[in-house]
Amino acid sequence: MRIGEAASRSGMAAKTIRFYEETGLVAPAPRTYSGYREFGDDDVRRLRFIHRARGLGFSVEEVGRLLSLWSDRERASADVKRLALGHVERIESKMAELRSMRDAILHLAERCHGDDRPECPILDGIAGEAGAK
Amino acid sequence: MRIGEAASRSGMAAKTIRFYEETGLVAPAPRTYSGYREFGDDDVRRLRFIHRARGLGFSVEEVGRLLSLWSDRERASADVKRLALGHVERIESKMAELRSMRDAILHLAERCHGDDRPECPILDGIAGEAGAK
DNA sequence: GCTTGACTTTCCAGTAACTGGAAGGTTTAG
DNA sequence: CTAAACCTTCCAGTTACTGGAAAGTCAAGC
Repeated sequence: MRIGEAASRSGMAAKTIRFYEETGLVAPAPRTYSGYREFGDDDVRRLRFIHRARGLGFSVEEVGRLLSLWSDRERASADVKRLALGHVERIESKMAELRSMRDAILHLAERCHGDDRPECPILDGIAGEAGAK
Repeated sequence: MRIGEAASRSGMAAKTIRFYEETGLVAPAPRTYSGYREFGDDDVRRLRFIHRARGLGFSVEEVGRLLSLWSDRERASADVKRLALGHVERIESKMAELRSMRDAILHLAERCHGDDRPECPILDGIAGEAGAK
């Protein structure tokens, strides 16, 4: 099949497939005489794997490692688990960061009337300690 | 004062100040005869505002809008509040996204022995429905 | 007066992961 | 045989900086 079908079967855009080929995440696809890329079912499986892993937030580099673990029948599941849990940790620290941003903003916004007067504790709060409390 | 001091007083890197000037977030600083940028206390206040707003996760573009609201004595606090709460919404949807990624990974990882055997529900789960339950 | 080190300047490149678009070749249905 | 639908490559843009090179400036010390 050609790239369009591989794209729709794997869930990722054709452009993205080319991009992954170019950057080395996947091996270059063989070409037809006229230069079109040719994909098989295994390629689609691999692309779908990539798409799912990306959807779980793994970086492209991590996806590369997952791919090689996936195709290595000797790998230890501990290696996979370590990678996965490391990623979970990064997700959680990102979540904590977002939570503290949100709380800080809500804390300021609570005190803001939100009407057509100019006084605004949000701006005062961002500007400095002066206006905050 | 010169850029280094403005940087340490505002909390942002000198490079970042130049970047913001270049991209128009802040007005170009006046220069000394020899070409050095000159900053005053008001500039530092403005830079600190930017630094804090960025720390709250506002995009540079939103910071630009916050800055003009800040310097507009006629603004309605409702405008500021709307911007802030819109940002909170984006933060929350990002958090939800991260949470669902984390949960999906933990769900897979729970079933993974994490020892030196190759069987791995994490990889199976990413690969497709086949191995997942 | 001169050197040394700390600052500063500009400019270019790289990061992460695509995405959009232009210009042009190929295939296929009708 | 033509027109639509696909495909190709290549370049640029996105977000928000950050690193580094090459070179100019300034203040202090000898």
